[in-house]
Amino acid sequence: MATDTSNSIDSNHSSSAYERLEQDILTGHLKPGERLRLKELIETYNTGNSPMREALSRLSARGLVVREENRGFSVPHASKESLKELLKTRCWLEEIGLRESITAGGSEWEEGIVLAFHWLHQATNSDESSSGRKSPKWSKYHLGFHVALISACESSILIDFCTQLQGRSFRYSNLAKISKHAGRNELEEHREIKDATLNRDADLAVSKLHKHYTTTLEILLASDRFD
Amino acid sequence: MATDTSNSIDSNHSSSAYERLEQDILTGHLKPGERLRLKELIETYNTGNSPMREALSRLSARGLVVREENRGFSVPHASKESLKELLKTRCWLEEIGLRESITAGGSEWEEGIVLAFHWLHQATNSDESSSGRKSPKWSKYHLGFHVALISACESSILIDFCTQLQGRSFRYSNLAKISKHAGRNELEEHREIKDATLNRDADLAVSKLHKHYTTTLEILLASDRFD
DNA sequence: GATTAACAATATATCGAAAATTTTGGAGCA
DNA sequence: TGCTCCAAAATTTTCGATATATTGTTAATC
Repeated sequence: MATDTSNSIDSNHSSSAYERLEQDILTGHLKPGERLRLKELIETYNTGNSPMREALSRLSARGLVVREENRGFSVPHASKESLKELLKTRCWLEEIGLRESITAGGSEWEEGIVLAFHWLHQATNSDESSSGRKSPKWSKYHLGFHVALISACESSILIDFCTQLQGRSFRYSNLAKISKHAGRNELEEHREIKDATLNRDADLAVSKLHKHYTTTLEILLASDRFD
Repeated sequence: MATDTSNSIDSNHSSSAYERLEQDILTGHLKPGERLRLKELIETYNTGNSPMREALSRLSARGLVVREENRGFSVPHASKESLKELLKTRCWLEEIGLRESITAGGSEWEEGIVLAFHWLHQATNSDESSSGRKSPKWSKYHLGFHVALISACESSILIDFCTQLQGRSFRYSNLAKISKHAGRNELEEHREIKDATLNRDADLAVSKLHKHYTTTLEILLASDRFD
């Protein structure tokens, strides 16, 4: 008769703690450098010692939590330098994924992109009509779109790496607390990437993708919220 | 007065179990698909429930162990398909790392390569004079050499990813159980990569590096030990 | 004979407390 | 004031036991 306060699909405590803690770090609810004391986490996430430590261990292995031997865990620091490194690496990896997909992708891949863009489009509209903020739904579809682009690269490893990096980028976006930037039409940027990709114009698609991330980087750096 | 049977540097059980289990998987001592029963692992690695589960959790987050909810852990399967994917991805990522390093690397980076090659050379000689097998020492220097090549790419993320992939490749080498292949002069391959790199001839260096991995792939596939 | 229900056996996941380690704070001293 | 040393407090890490889930076996039913 365990009182499951979460609505998580996962059966066990460890996975649900993993997902909830991951969210709180990515959304910026937990601040960079903040110590993650076991006792507090246990209270927050309504679970026990072991599952919580397991969740922390898993997250630390993926770079979303910092582990210090016998000194516990903490949220990774955020700095301009590591943001630059992050987006640079993302450009490199997603360029490969995109080029490979454009070469190898079939109709299934194309359909995936069309649909992913459709949902991103919908989410963008509904966000604009309500708040000016980016909704969790939008984030989900944004992630989905970028994954769809590279999904035909025939390397699940690369896709996994790119997904990890998207998560970390997402954290920086949230930490910067800028949702809608004056003069930026993100949907249009995505559309251009989509169109170039579906036209199988690899060079153009990559160039649009790089520009997309360069713009993101500049806006985030300008927010001046990191060391 | 804990009886520390290992000579590990790490202080706590979790990390020592992590490293030892990682080794046993990478060296192929634990076979693909093999179930990792907690009770047995605890006996093998002389530790308790919690540290062992933590080690497993960490390894699963890095793809070196497969986790199935409420069904425990196991060693990842090995197949020709995933080997191909692995080496393909390695080529992609290390090409980036190498090109970036050739562009950005300074004298420190060059020295690192010279030294890494020197030690690999030494280890190769001492291996040949004794057994025909590859020693743990050789593996260590081999890893070191390939990391040295990309170490000036200015992305610790990329280096980490490449290191992970090297680990997985190493496992396949060990599973294939081929140490010295007739007609292959691995040291010479490494020397060519090194020379092209130090001459800052990116295209040649990359081409030699790709050939190096293509050769490895062919030999491993020919061993016919995977599904 | 095949299918399934109930039960026993096995293994995983979690809990609560003990043990070990690090951090904190203050007393004593130069 | 600044420093070292020591004990108390806080925190992390580990252990042993319990709860929960899965797997395998047997018996009952059609």
